[in-house]
Amino acid sequence: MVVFCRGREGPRVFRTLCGWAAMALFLSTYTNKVDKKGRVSVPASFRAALAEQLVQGIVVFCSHQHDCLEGFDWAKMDEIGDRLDHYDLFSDDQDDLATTVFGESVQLFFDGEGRVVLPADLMEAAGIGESATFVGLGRKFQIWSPDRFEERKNRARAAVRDKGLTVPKGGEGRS
Amino acid sequence: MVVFCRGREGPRVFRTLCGWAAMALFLSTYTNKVDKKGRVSVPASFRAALAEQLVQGIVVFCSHQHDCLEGFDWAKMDEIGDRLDHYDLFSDDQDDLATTVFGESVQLFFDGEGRVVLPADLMEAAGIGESATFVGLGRKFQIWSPDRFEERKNRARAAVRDKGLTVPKGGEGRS
DNA sequence: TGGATATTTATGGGATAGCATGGGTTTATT
DNA sequence: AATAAACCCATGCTATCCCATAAATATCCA
Repeated sequence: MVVFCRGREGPRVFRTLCGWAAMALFLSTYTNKVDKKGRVSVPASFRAALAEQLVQGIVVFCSHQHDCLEGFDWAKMDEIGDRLDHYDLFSDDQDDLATTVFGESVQLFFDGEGRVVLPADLMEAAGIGESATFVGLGRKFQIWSPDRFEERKNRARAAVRDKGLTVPKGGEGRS
Repeated sequence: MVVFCRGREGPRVFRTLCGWAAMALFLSTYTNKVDKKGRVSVPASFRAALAEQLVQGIVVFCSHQHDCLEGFDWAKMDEIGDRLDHYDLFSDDQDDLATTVFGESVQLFFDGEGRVVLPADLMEAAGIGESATFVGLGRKFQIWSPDRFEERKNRARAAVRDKGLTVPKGGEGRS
């Protein structure tokens, strides 16, 4: 990974800085290998979506709904920090939320090649072994064991079809 | 913004200068050993979050809701002072809070290796023995006995689920 | 347009620096 | 002088950096 902001940058770099950066959406799914050291390449398009936040890496924690990891960018995390800050400093709710949201998440930095190291405990929790599947979900993404994701995908697809789910208009549909 | 990832100092320096230092967020949990002298390494990422603080150290006091220690940086301590100011100046509540928060808090400085010495009475109050667990909670952090934190974590998780707690104001903390 | 050349991506492995940890020695404190 | 606190040095371990490769894309130029 190289982020050059000077010199004669080609169309690609430009697109990275302007085109994709504006969108900043995590799309499609990619399956990459996890080496002995626990390193995985974050899909290049995901990295592009992070654009200016590349240096801060990504924030990851264990999902409470699925057997997978949830990931998003640092800005999101910072925003959550601000919001929690508006609670009473020592309220129970604030504490409970902060403990689960912050206490259990990890900031992962990119190495020179655009990889991150998945902590062993998180890998285990998500059942990730030889390879990991990155699933783009717009503003966030998930990291799955390839097998488990296959099941998940089928179930999700079935649910959409059966219930006739659609994308809600405007605002934030549900939390 | 110029983002340079190459060169002698490498990403680490940049990360320290821009990434962490700019937005001090305490993340994840780390368990470190306490030696005979009462010294513990403060997690490196926590130290990085404090980086720009003039006073190189942390402020710690005994939590009055949990069996743990609460830790802050100096800036946060200032802010607590401000918040307490909004109480009636001579109210009992103000007095009580100020007494516990300020009267019982200790400032701990780092040694050359990034450790602090936990005062014996605080360790005892929090039930900390051989090792201590640092829990990042965004703008503040806590220090626990590893065992007790394990329970606490589960309880917090349950509370979030049962009460349906979410990050206030549209932030979809996780889901 | 098509083939040669350069980039980018994903991957692997060795070298190195940083972190957590332990122990000793000097410097305050009273 | 006695005790504790701060400082300095030494150590594994592991995370991080750096270099190298192959495959896939993109770019260039005749």
